[in-house]
Amino acid sequence: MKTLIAPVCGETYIDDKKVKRALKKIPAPDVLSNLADSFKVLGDTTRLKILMALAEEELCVCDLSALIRVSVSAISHQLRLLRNLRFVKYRKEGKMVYYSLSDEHIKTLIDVAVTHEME
Amino acid sequence: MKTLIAPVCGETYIDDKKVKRALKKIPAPDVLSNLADSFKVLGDTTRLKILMALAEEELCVCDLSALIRVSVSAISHQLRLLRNLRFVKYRKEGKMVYYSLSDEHIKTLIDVAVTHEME
DNA sequence: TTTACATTTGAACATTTACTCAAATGAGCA
DNA sequence: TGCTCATTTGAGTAAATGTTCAAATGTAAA
Repeated sequence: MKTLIAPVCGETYIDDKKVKRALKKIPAPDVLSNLADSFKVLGDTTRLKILMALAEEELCVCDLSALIRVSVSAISHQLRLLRNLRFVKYRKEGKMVYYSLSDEHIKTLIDVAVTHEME
Repeated sequence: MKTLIAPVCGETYIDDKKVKRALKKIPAPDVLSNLADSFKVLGDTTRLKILMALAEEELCVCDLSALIRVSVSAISHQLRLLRNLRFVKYRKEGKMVYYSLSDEHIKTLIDVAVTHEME
């Protein structure tokens, strides 16, 4: 069965089943948008370094700054992003703020991507 | 054992073991860069839609354009990116070019992220 | 209180990015 | 050959992004 939807490849009709099958795989806009934001956060080497360092153990902002060799300010800006998306959690101890991964899924995500890279 | 590396949190010394543990988790610059590029590619809703549609079945450029409701040119630009990073492969048939996922890892990556989103 | 220091924040800036538009390929067909 | 159509490509543009700098918090100690 064919339904008019949009001009596709010279035909004016799209195969209804084909479209529905493909469309069914695409989630609602807000879900999709959150998903993209999660990947976006992982798509920067500074943030990847932060997450990978935190995968080992909790670290404070200036530890991360020294480790990754990026200014404290830059690290802090990135940590805010990571906090907002719940990739990291933090713990205050006097003047210091210790960050750690909030979720094991993050390690898994990175591991899968590393595997994809290696193959 | 402590070694001078950089001024950290008022101290002029970093705990050698702590630094080494964390640094060991961070891969070489080129590996890290490729990893970030892979995530970057997933960090855009248009590309996510393309990949999710292709997860169902192979589609041509204008199928994708009609499905996702983005211009053929925009889709083609994104497909080039996805091709370069080997996220999709293609097959020519006359004037048409049919795209499909090149790798099962991509589905896995998206699935893990969806799970992370849902929780 | 004052001082010192770890962290956060906002503005400015340069770079990157995703789209549009127009033109160029490239394959099938008259 | 010439024409049509699917796709690709390059230039241009507006928006998003990552960093730096300077100033603001907030906490501990003198």
